[in-house]
Amino acid sequence: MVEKDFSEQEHQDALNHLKESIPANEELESMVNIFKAFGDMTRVKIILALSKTPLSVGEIADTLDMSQSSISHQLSLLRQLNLVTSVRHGRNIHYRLSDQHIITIFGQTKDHIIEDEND
Amino acid sequence: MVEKDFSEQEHQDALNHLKESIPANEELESMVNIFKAFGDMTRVKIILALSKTPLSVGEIADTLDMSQSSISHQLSLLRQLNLVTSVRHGRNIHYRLSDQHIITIFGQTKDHIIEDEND
DNA sequence: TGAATATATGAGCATTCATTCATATTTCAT
DNA sequence: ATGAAATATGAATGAATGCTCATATATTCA
Repeated sequence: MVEKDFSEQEHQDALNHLKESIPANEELESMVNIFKAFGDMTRVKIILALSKTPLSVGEIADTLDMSQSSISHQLSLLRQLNLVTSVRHGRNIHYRLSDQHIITIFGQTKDHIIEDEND
Repeated sequence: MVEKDFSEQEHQDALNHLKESIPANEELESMVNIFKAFGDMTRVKIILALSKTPLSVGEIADTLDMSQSSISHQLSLLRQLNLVTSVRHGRNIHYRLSDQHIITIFGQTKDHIIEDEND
């Protein structure tokens, strides 16, 4: 790589400090894990459903036409990431979004896509 | 599932319209694909690097201590999702973030994590 | 034109991941 | 206490995914 092509001092400066400016894995991991959680259709739908109202596991399974087990596994993952919280009510367990922030992030991402389409 | 536990009219209403309120797969797919892209350490680092300055493939590979091939594959994916754009300059190809929006989304997600830690 | 450099690409491989199936656990009702 | 209902969990499996290796393509330079 020869790479003297930008030929601007500005770019050289940026390059010099670039490596140090990238956070270490440990620092990025929690963010990456949250995006990983958002990168699955089932989990996105669970989150969208919970954004309307708190729901029991069975209600989510019904709504999404998926097995109880599958939903439960996914909720367990979302719970580990603190994206949802759960409270037992008798035989049911009510899940809710831990933070409306999440929906904002979905919105921002939708916006990015919209921008794309106007090309 | 008996589920008369919430016992609020409000929740019943929400439940009734819930299924229709969840967008279909086709509508969610592009968002899910973008999150999938963000759900990988290498791609996140590429994006963070590009947020500082446009870079050639080789410069990215150097910065992240990864193979040219691996970076090229990932850039190809990011390009398909319109997350980055590329322009050839002689032998090099300069990649840049297609939209600063992306960094805003990263920031929002970081914020979500910060909130978590204050529990 | 031919060698060198930068990037892209396809196949192969190992790992990760989402779902299913079977079963365990918890709680309620009788 | 016992059976039924709601949820959780572990193992197994097939699909998706990220990296590597080898090689193809494009561009510059001598």
